[in-house]
Amino acid sequence: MAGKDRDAPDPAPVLTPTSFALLGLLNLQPWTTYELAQQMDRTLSRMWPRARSKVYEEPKKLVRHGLARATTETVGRRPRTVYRITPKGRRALARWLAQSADGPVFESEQVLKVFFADGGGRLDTLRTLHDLRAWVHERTMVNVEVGRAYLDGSAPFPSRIALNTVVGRLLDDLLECLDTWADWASGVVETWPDAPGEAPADQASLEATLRQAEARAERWLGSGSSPPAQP
Amino acid sequence: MAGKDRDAPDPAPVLTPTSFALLGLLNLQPWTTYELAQQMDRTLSRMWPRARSKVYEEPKKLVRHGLARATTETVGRRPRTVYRITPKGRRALARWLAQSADGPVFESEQVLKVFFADGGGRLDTLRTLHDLRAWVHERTMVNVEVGRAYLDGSAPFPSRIALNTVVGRLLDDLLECLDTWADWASGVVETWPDAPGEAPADQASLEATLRQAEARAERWLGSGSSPPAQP
DNA sequence: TTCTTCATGTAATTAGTTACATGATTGA
DNA sequence: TCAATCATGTAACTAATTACATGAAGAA
Repeated sequence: MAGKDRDAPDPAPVLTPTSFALLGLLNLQPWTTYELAQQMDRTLSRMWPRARSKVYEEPKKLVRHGLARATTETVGRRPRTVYRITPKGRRALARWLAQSADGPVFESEQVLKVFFADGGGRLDTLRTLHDLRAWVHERTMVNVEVGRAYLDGSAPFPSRIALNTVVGRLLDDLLECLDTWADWASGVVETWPDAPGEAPADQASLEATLRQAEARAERWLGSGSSPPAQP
Repeated sequence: MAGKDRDAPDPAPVLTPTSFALLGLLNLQPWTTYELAQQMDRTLSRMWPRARSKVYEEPKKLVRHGLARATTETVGRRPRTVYRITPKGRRALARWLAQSADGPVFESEQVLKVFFADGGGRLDTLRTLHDLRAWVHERTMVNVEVGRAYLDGSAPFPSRIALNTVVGRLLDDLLECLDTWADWASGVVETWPDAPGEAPADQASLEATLRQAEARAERWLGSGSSPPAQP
């Protein structure tokens, strides 16, 4: 009941993961809000997608908490704000990183439509799967560009290459997973009758999925499933 | 500017994908709100996660639009509501299924923390990866149970087995993807110095990811990337 | 008979998005 | 010099979550 806001005694709205996402960016360097918005699109949106306008709210919160400082420059007659992290901000970031976090969220209206495919026709489902692959392809093209930029050294933040390699691997694996599935699913759906509600069971696929899940469960239990060593 | 609400002339708040998610459930059978809530947890939450309370709002919208009917029973002195889809509702569902939808959303505070690992220590990152695997394992256990129930015929909605097999495959593949990645990433991070900001580049991994993305792009272009046949 | 869990909702709050507005810069 | 795009924000709205409240049923 008490002890909930030890480090933010009284002021300002509470800090959310979105706040820390911005704080994490500020930990790299000072940014203008516009630059922050670009980083949101290019990087954060892949693992923590939020609307651009957050870029104008969250840093204000950070300032109220003393985790960042805002300095105002001008471009012509317009003011522009540059944010930089404070030492207190770095400490808060470190504390956040030490806390545990919620599990991932996956949401997809397209997959939802496949799930309810029996309310429509077979072609609807095929088109939905096609759209999904097209979407994956768009993202893939970006990944290819970014990857090449890192390899030829033209990418910004060369010092973050190790981190980006690790996270980038996951993001591309997820795309690969979606693409492979959508391709496979299209093949399956093509064999279906026109009303997906009457599609025949595919016992073999079901068994294959179950085996995959069982094997994964064993891997985890077998590996001890113990947390990393405590100091 | 006009023609935006052809089929819902004037009343009631606009239908969102969440409304159609519920409508999709109603297309299977009539449900009480409590049963709908259970279905949300068990199935929808994997591809369209929403809070329980939506189950009490969205069906009301559907009724106002004439897509569902509510009948009131009583349990003791308490009223209970049962919702059923109407013919108009089925048509609306079919129309929704024929429309295109947004791409998937992936969001993960844990991955965000790995991305900003250089703000903390190596052990923080390892613990985060461990937590992710633990989360995956929980979900995996559910998948195993559900898969077994389908195979031994004890699962509800045996007629939906084909659909569930297809969608279930994706959901399990995503878990597999996360688990495999987190396991690999743990191995990588273990070789890092205590300050993840100074981790060395891993050129080989970067190249491998790039090759995967390039191969995927070619597969898509090579396969014609054409939409399914139009009537 | 009391405690716990199942069941059924409503209300308050908030996180997030969409829409709007407008100055600066660039290039045709 | 005009249009398009880059840049910088604010305000209104709403989808969604959290907290609350309480009756019914079953178990101890």
